[in-house]
Amino acid sequence: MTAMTMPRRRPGRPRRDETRPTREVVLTAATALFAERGFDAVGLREVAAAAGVDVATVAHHTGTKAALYDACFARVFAAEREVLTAAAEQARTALDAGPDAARRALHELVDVFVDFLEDRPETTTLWLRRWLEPQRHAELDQRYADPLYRLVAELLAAASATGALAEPTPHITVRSLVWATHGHVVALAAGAPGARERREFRAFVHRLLDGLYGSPAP
Amino acid sequence: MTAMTMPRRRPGRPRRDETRPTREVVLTAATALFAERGFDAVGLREVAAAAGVDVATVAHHTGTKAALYDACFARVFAAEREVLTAAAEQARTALDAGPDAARRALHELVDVFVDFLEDRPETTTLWLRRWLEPQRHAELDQRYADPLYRLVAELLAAASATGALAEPTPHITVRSLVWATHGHVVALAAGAPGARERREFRAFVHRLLDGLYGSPAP
DNA sequence: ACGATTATCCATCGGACGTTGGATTAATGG
DNA sequence: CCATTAATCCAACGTCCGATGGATAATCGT
Repeated sequence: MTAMTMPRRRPGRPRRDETRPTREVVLTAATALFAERGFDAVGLREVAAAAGVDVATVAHHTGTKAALYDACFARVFAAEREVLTAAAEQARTALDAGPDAARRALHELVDVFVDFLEDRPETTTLWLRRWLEPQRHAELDQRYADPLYRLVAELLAAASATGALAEPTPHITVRSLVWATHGHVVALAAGAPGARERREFRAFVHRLLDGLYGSPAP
Repeated sequence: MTAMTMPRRRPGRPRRDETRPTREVVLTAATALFAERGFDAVGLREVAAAAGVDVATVAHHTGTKAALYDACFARVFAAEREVLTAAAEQARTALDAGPDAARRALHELVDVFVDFLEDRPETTTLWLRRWLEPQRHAELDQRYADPLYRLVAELLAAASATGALAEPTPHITVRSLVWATHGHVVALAAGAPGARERREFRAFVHRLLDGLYGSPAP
């Protein structure tokens, strides 16, 4: 890297870990703890210990405990959104290639979604925890779930351009698919066998998706 | 009631509410609070205030806070189990009446399940909260979920005596159905429209159930 | 009438919590 | 070399929590 792209280090006491920003270290540790035990069961001193810093350092970088919690969610959800929107853009381009391509893209999108949640179970845990806060639910749906649902509806419409959909409630079906996936991830985290479980669940969600069309994929 | 059926009152200071046992009052109040905000976010003084008693009275009747939590779960799950086993017994009798009757009984069982969760949303909330405790998950599945799954598998086997099931993974489908229902209840509690939402979800779960057979009900 | 029993509440204890003020260290910029 | 800035930690504060010992009240058995 050149001096142009590499910004000068700012003054001040050097960080503990020069390779990773302290804030990232703290957020990573806090995310794991919050995902495992929830907001109230995790103490700031515990987060600090897991991150290898003092509790005051945590406060210095993330403010209050609630702000730290929000930051953890924002980071996890941003990763999810990034993956999904990337897959969505690819799916959008498939819309021009006709109904069959759009339908395949929809299956691909579902695969990406399940892959992501299986790889990062803390995403599911945090989703569920926040879903259990009634006042947050509407905001969550609006910011994350609804765009996904709208995209799926769009893909569905394009994919079914040749005929009416068999399923009259795609919104409910998609939401149920999302919850089913969360249940699958929770079961995996609780110690389900693994490989076979994943294969069978994958078959299930694709069949569920096919249910939207009333017939298996061509 | 006669003196035979009505047990004599035992000695001691009289209860505040002679109509309802104090323990029941406390458990009701605690269940509502735990379901809404979770174990750690609820204080014993808060539970005591909601029940109209002192915090020491709560301890006197339910012991530690963890024991109170367990008692709340036990009560809610007992109600769920009672309703489901009653519906299950009715379904078992349908087994003798042939595959079609068993299949109808399966749909009836699903209706009872969804009815129950819609009527008592705190059941869903408590399930989800406890599902998020990894160490509890296996015990929960063993005590509550697995018997239900086994029953459904039994009904399925009887119902499909005339031919092979289209769905090779009934266990996963049933679990997904359960999670989808929990998602539905959470969405309802978060302020979804209501009547139409319920009707459409009902249609969805029955179609999902039909997916186990590969064809709609006769 | 009286001891035994049960239910209830008051007061309090030790500890953990989130938060904050301020000292310390180490780098930069001039 | 020195003022500035940033990062870190230590110590402490006030608060709330779960748990408990003990006093009091009210009913029963005798």
